[in-house]
Amino acid sequence: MPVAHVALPVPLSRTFDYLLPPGMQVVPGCRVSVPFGKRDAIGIVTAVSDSSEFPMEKLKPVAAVIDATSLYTHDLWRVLHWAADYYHFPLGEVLFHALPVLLRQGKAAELAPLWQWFATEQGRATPLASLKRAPKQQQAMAALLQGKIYRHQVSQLDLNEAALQALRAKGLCDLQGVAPVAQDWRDSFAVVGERLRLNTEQATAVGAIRSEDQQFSAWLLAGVTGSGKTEVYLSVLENILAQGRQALVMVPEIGLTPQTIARFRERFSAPVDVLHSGLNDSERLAVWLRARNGEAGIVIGTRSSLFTPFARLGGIIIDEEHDSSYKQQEGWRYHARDLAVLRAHEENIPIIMGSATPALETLHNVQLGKYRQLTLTKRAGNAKPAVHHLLDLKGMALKVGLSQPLIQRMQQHLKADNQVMLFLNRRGYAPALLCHECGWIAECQRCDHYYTFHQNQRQLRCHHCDSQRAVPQQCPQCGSTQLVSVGVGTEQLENELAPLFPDTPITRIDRDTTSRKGSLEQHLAEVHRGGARILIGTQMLAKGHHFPDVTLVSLLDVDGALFSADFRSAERFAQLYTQVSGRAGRAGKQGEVVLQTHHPDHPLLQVLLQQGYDAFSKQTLAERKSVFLPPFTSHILFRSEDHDNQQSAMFLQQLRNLLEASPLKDDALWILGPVPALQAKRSGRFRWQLLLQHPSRRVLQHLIKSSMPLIASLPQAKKVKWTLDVDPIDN
DNA sequence: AGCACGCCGACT
DNA sequence: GTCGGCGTGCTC
Repeated sequence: MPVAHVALPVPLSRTFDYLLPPGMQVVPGCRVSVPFGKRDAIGIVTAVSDSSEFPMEKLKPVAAVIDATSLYTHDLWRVLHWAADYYHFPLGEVLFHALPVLLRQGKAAELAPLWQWFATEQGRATPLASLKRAPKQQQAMAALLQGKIYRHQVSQLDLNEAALQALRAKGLCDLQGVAPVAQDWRDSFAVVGERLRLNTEQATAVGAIRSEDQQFSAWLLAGVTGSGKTEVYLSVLENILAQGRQALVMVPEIGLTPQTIARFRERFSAPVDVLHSGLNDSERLAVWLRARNGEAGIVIGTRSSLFTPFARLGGIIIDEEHDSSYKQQEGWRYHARDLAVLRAHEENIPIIMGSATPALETLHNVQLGKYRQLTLTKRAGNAKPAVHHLLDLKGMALKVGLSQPLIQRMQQHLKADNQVMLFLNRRGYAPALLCHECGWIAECQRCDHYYTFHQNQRQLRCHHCDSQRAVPQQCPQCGSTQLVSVGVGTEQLENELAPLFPDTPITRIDRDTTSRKGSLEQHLAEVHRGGARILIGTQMLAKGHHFPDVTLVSLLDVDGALFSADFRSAERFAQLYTQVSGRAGRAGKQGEVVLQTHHPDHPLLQVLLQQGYDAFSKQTLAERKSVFLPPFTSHILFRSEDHDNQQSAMFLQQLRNLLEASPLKDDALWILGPVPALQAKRSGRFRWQLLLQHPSRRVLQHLIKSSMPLIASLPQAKKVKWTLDVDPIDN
């Protein structure tokens, strides 16, 4: 009897085998219902064969087949298998992750019927005049006599559901379900919106991409803010759509605004579907199905839109490719940009990654010749670049981390009825300890790395060699007792800023204040309306948004970025700086950017300010190379948490011993830890981590893959909650 | 992950 | 005397 190999949504990396009863047909990629333990589960068939590693007599039969065909397009199927392997994440969970919730639950992969109101026989026979005492019903009935009305169009026609329900109660009309008819947009495709005239750079970029649009090609579209990347996207999209092919456009979480969507919708007659957080499960399924049927021309969405199946995918665009929201930070920790490149490769189509501040990984891929760079340098219109000021904080009186000159500037800008934006890059950085008088930074003598200041333990810790020391009382350089950790959090800043600026509305935009559905949109609308005068934000506020009334931007914690134990924080800071200084005061008003630092002469800061992001990134890449950091080496990070602060360190130590004893381990493997996580304790759990670094991604992957069964069987492995992060972003 | 079994504390 | 706490083990 044939055997179906089935992947189930459980954290187990193996598949489970089931007998296929006679007459039952399955194909790889279809869903089946199977008995699993004491319950029934939905699984994905990964293969069919006539044998099993498991004793045949113990196999249970497949209970039911849900799909006649695969739910995955060929390219997605390959990408997901590759990803399960690369991220060392169970295949079943990966395959389920890529499906809309309703399909995970076993619902049919077909569009729900559309509901339509129609006039009954009785309704047709009844004179309209008999309804004159109910004008709303009369109006609705009149409309129904003209023709059937889809339920979702009721409000657009200025009718209401209540009136129709009343008519239904009288037997004058009723509802019927109709199967939706697939629309083919291809024959009537047209550019309906106005094309903007491309400048030479834009035209060159479009020409290059178009010349290779029938095969895989990866492009970095590096364009300063306001250089018209979107117009290049639109032009490339036009070409793809005109060939009858579809396109996927990915944007960062914060980039999915009505204005962005409108820009794509207005240009083309082809349908543009949007996957945003406001959709319910059936709407998500509808977009998924429409894309798969070829009915959608363009699908726009955030990270997870990567998994949308397309009938005829012709190209992928990733806007703001450096954005960290493309990295999933829990569960299956994939990077949507990296997987998108792989998908484009599998589909043999072009992919365009756009950014004003490309990720160093991406620039490295350009240097390696894997991606090709197209550059836009010309800013449209009369936008004046913002002027920047470096404020030396040494010895200056500070209030909540704000210096007096900054406070005065803020008052000036607020008085002129403009908005002020304050940035803190709090997320994912390890604070250093610094002397406020002379700028001395606590450094580990052994490794030439900055100590990380652990507030609650009152100690300094080197995240490189894990040496620890007590916090010194005095600065060893100047003797001052004013030793401070760099950085306050956004929340603290918001609270303590209020008394300094009474009667000035303050809005804070960060992960915490925008975690609720739709609250980000609300906050942004508030800012645009001018309700908020001072905006406090993290990196996420900088992206893709222009607030024309913001004329003063300050980056408060430059030192926190420059002297963080997290090697990526300088890159993030440079991106933030470049993005905000490209935007401050765009509507003809002079913008000002103020940077507060104890180290105005820091070489990276000087390069960035004098020569720009391009020079900064080249220099930083060279540095990364010399100290063997990504993208020149590969990282895998193990995290572990427990309740008693014993098990996790023990587990990671066992893990380390295991890896060091592996025959696959070589001298180039470098292991750091176990060390406490940056946030060593969160919601009562103690968190530790172990970082692996190797110059060869292949070797590291091979080592981990071969060690996984041993790792899972370590005695402590069941006592802690552990995860693995391939290519971690915050370590 | 679920869902069982299994062996020890405060309750109708 | 039981209800229920979560440790441990298994799922084709």
